Amino acid sequence: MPELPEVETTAALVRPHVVGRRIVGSEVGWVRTLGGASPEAFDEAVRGAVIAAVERRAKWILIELERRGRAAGTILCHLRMTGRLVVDADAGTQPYERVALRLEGPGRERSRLRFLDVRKFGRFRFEPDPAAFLSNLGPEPLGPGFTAEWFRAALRRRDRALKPLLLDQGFLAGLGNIYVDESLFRAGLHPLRLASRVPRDRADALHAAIREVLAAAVEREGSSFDTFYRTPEGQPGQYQHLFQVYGRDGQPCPRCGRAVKKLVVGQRGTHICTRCQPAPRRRSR
DNA sequence: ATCCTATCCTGGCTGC
DNA sequence: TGCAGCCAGGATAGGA
Repeated sequence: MPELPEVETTAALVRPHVVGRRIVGSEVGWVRTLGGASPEAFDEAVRGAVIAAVERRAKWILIELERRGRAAGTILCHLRMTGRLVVDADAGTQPYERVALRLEGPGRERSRLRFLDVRKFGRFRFEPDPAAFLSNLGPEPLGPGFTAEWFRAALRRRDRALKPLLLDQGFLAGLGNIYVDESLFRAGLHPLRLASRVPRDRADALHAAIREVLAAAVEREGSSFDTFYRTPEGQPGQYQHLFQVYGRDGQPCPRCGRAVKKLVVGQRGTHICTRCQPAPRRRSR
């Protein structure tokens, strides 16, 4: 589902179509997408503002607004499982459209930024103080704060299984189910291993694996393996061709040939090679 | 502090 | 073939 690479790709491809444009109106197809605001309050918060920038933090897309050259809040968009952003003509409604912004360019040309979301878990909300809203997130795995030293120390003081820890956005921001499974496989670590007991060299291997997997996936515009994730241009990502374990249960492990196994860890489908990722001792389930 | 469960949603798949 | 029921899954809330 949309994780860091898919969100990064979405932000990058939407950015050139919306930055510098003014929001001249909004339409709401599903109120809960706004995260608590009424359509009227949302419209009042965004109408007349100019989109100054489109950024990404964790799995959030930040649409930064300005009025008279001054920061005027941010629209925070979370794709969750099935959310998409597209920009097209200022007319009609797309299937599964939950919120739309009507835009006007410098030459008065019109367009529309639409948030589409089949399962309605996604969010498209206005926040006057985005920094406060995002303050509980862990470091960016591709950013300068995510060093091998930091990661080693952070793992050492957590008494928790690796997989749920890596999925915790307050620990590290941006990983989801797919890239956690891929990273753990590449580091040869079982998802139920306790973070505090991961040896130093394995911690470094995991640190490197996370960065390599995410960087390679960003380069390929994310992963598409069902009908949901597409780039804003409508193209599928390409990283799914490089999956080594995710969604490959029953198929041979690319490293040793044993069949990849699917288990459930923390209510999440989890894919491992039982030979390359040996189970921790004295830990059941 | 960590774990577990429920909740939110719908399309697509499974099994009878 | 038809259809009910189950499943996926990011984040969060509440209880143990």
